[in-house]
Amino acid sequence: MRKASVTKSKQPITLKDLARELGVSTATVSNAFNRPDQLSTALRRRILDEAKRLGYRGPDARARSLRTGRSRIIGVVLAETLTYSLNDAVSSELLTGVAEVLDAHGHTLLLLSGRQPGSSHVPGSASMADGFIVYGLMPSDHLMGELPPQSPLVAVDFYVDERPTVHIDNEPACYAIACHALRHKPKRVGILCLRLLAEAHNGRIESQHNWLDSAQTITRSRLDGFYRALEEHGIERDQVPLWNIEENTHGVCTPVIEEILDLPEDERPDLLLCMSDRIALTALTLAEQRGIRVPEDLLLTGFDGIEEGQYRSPRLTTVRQDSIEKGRVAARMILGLDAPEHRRLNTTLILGESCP
Amino acid sequence: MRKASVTKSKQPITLKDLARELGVSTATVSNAFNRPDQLSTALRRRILDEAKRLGYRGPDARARSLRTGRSRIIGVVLAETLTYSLNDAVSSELLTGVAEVLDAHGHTLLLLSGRQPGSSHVPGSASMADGFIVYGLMPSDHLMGELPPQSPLVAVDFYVDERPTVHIDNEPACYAIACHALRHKPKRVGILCLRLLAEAHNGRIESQHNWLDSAQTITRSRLDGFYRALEEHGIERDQVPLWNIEENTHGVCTPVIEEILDLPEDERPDLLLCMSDRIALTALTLAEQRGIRVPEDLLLTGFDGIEEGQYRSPRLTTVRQDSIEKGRVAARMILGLDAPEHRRLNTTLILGESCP
DNA sequence: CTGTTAGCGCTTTCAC
DNA sequence: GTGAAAGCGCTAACAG
Repeated sequence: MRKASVTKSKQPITLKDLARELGVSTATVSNAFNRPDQLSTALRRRILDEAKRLGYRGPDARARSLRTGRSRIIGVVLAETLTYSLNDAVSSELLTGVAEVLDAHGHTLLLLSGRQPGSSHVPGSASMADGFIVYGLMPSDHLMGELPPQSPLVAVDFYVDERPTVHIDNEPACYAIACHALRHKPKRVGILCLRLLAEAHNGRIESQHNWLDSAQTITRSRLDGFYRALEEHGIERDQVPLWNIEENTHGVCTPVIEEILDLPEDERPDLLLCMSDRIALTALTLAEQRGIRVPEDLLLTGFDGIEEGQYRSPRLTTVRQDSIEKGRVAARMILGLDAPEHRRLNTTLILGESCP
Repeated sequence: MRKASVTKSKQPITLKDLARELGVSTATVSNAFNRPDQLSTALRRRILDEAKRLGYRGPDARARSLRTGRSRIIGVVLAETLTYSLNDAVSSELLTGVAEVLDAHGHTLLLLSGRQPGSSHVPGSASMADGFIVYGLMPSDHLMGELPPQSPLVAVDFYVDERPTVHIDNEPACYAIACHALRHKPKRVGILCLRLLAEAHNGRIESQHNWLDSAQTITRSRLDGFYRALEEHGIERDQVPLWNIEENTHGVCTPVIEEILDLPEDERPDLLLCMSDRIALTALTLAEQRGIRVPEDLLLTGFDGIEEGQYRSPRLTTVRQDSIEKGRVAARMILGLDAPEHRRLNTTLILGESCP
């Protein structure tokens, strides 16, 4: 039963209403909004003007998406917790790059968290997205299984099946920075790894731990780069202690690094190769608090090249990766502007005072 | 014309297909997913099992949203640029809180940037959202006009029409921290404001500048709190120089603060009341670089209570606001879990060493 | 250039 | 407990 037209004032106006009001067909109104070449400029103007006058804000997004099968929404899955991802400079930059491109092409970004504390399900509304960009050190299979299998997907910083990927030259970059650091002829080298292990473990890596391989995590590639440099400098692997850090946050880094810095002076490393700037910066702060001088008593290198590491003194020696660009590339791929493929972006070495 | 069933293998399966396969009506299948009480447990099981077997992932989000008029998507409009918002600890916390609640209730978060460098239009797909949370110092009217007028909307940290709002006790909080600071009997007080002016201006505020009023920006309320404290301590407004900072980032703060710190020692303030921790932290870093001791030569207070200010030494004296909770409250309101109203959250004073 | 028409996949009365 | 049927608002053939 149709409501009397008296009551319709509160309902939002539809394309059909507008067509009736103007005495044209719905197709014409639709064309006025979607295919300007399909009707005369004059008619189009008239339709658009009338639409504005009546407060019609264009075709309803829900109906349009059902009809066309496309929503102009791209889902970005952050495999870590949102709390972490949003506070991390690197993920934030990635998102910035993604958003920039999506926005420029009339798309919007649906934020999906892969690891929300409470619920472990990707909400059904996620399937509204036309495609997904997945970012993280190592998203769970569980998570990947929740995404619509036939949607386009671009992985960033990890590999999944044969899907297109955006990543960086982790191994060569780490090789390069380690070579640089080793020219100082450090006596005791230590490596601070990020999520290198299959099991959750925060602290010194022992022989019983299981390493992920480089197909599973980029941090393994970083380690490989460090090792290659060490070997070329005549330092054997088993002389180099490794520590694992589970999450790239100040809070999680702190106890591990305290453990290292509080070693007796003749055991404490005088070079710490860190797999992230966050780790290196935490080390820097904790070292300063203990009166350990950087770089005189302790050489430090990071990875990422985040701003915070360059806006301080001493500045961090690190590898700069352009995460914004990573986001842009991923977005272009998912929108079909770039061919879907494996894309590897280059990094640059930044020489700060933490390891001159 | 219907395609022969041979070719349908690649098409995703629909609810109708599933119903046909099972020999039940579409209504029953729909009920199996949405209203378990409407059918026998056995039948429901059978339907759900068959769905899994055939790879049917539940009702299509687009169709469902058209039919029901709800998408289970909430738009979060960040009025600043995303680059800024995502890198800012305070906005990140807000998003975290929003996401937490949305996620727990099966909703997702559509990220909308109010101030993207290129395009100034909110994409049409934004209207897919069931409601909006708008956050920012002072979103443009233009931006607000682009949002669907009849959608629920919650404003955070600013006021718009009669819409429900989540905010904090800016004026009393600033009064309190200023009172604390003034017990040190500083000789020269300076105030570093954030976006206080109608015009874009980065630097010393002069008499010709136009201040926003407290209905327009929360930073004006912060200033009012500072002024109340100053007056109670017998310090007149025109003795207190004001500087404006346009964007709460290290890069934008730096030149303004350098200008202040490089004043002759007998003109340089010995207490800087800063409207954000970012500003205070930048001041701290720049002061250290110049050998200006904090708190001996310079007292500093911040606002926000971000982690970075507490994980260093000296720690910042500041006002802690719980932005995660702000996000949670906003999300609960927009989902209709809390009544839409004006909600004011309390803050706490944190005493660090930057102004003991 | 414009109009007619057939659904997109689903939910929801309302009968049975 | 279950099914038939009527659209939600729109777009894209296709015919004129």
